[in-house]
Order: sequence, then structure tokens, then C-alpha cells
Amino acid sequence: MVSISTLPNDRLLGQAAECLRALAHPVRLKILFLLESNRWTVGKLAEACSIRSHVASEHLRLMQRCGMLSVEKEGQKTYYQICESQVHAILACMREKFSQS
Amino acid sequence: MVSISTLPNDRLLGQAAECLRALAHPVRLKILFLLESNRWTVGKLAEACSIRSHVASEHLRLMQRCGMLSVEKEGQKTYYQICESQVHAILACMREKFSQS
DNA sequence: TGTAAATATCGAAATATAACGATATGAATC
DNA sequence: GATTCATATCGTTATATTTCGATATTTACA
Repeated sequence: MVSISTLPNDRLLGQAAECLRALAHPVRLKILFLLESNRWTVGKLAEACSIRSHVASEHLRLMQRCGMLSVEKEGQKTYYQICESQVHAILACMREKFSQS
Repeated sequence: MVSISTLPNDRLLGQAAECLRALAHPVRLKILFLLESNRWTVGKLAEACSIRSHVASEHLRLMQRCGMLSVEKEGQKTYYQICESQVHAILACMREKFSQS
């Protein structure tokens, strides 16, 4: 017998998987590492990641939909930032795992 | 100007994304939650997840390839277990995020 | 040796995700 | 109001992932 009472139910597992999928892309991870300490605009993120800005925009929208990023519009610029503590925890985890490999 | 020196390079970002992809599936997450405290056989995991055992086997192989699971063969049975501390950390993170939603 | 149980692997089909060019929106500036 | 800049969206194509049935492998045991 196994205690199964603390297992997230299927709906929550689906949501959790969706969030992890949103992180599981090299460009999105890079964006998140850049956002770790500051908010950035779409254009600056695109430049830093060597991608076109509409592609950055799609990655950002995806992460925003999962609730990990929030947006601040100022004139023409749109600033994105991390708004979930768990994202920071996972980035720290990845840094730990891959720091000396 | 932004300090970019602590950003993981592209190779590491790719590896990190691959690991997160391995977690980012409802069934694989459920398997990991089950493995949180004990090793399990393929068959028992399949039963607990309501999937056929060859499907469980493929999910387990995928996670093993990323280095997060290790295997112990005993007779006909194959036991899988978590062998990476970061996996526990991420499961804790997901539990925290989804515990009261 | 033959049969059953547990697990693993393969190729094909179904599905999901990513990237692209084209285009749209909305704010700033002339 | 026309143009430019920054960002967002759309539809299509390319690519990757997931699932499935069939089959293989390995161990146990009659």
C-alpha cells in the first residue's frame, strides 16, 4: 500500500505539465534567465536571444498565459517580468544542476 | 547594460530545456510523484497511472535518459527510482504552486 | 524445452509545437 | 493624418512528441 492522498489530481497534473512545458524551451529559458533580475522589453529580449521580435512576443505570450510573467505597458514599449516565485526556484535549480557541466 | 556573465550558454540551455521537457507531461509527472518516496516497478506504475505498461516503459526510458531516474533489475521486475535531487526540488515547487488551486 | 509474465523496442499514425512571412494594431512623431 | 517604431496576431509549413499495435527480449518456472 502506498499513501496516494497527497498526489495531485489529474487536472492539477495537467496544469503543472503545461507550466513546465512553458519553461522547457531553450529560448524561453534564456528569456527567463534574463528576466531573473530585471524587467525587459520584447525588443531587447529578442536582440539578446538573436531572434526576431515577433517570435519573442509569441514565447512571452505563452509564458504569460501560464501566469509566470506579467506585463507593464509604457507607451510603445511592453515590459515583461517574472511574477511567480516558483519560476525563480526552478531557475535556481537549473543553475545548480548545470553550473559545472 | 546587463550582467550577462552568469547566463548559461546555449548548450546548457538546450540541456536544461531537454530535462524540463522530460518532466512536462501529466503522466510523467504523476510517475515522479509516485516515485517521490519509493521505487516502483514498471507494471505498478502503469497500473497506478491507468496506462499500458509499454507506454509506462517509454516514459520511464525517456526520464532515465535525462539522468533523473535510475534502474534496479531484480528477476523479471525492473524498479525505477529518482536519482536526482533537483527532481525532488521541482516536485516540491509544483506541489507548492498547485496545492490550493 | 515450452509457456507465461514483465519489460522493452519498433514503425506508423495521430497530435502538438515551433518558426515563418505577412499583416494588423497602437502609440509617438512629423 | 501620414509615417515610423514596437509589439501582437494569423495561417501555413516544418518538426517533434505521443500513442498504438505488433513484436522482441529476458527471466521464471512447470
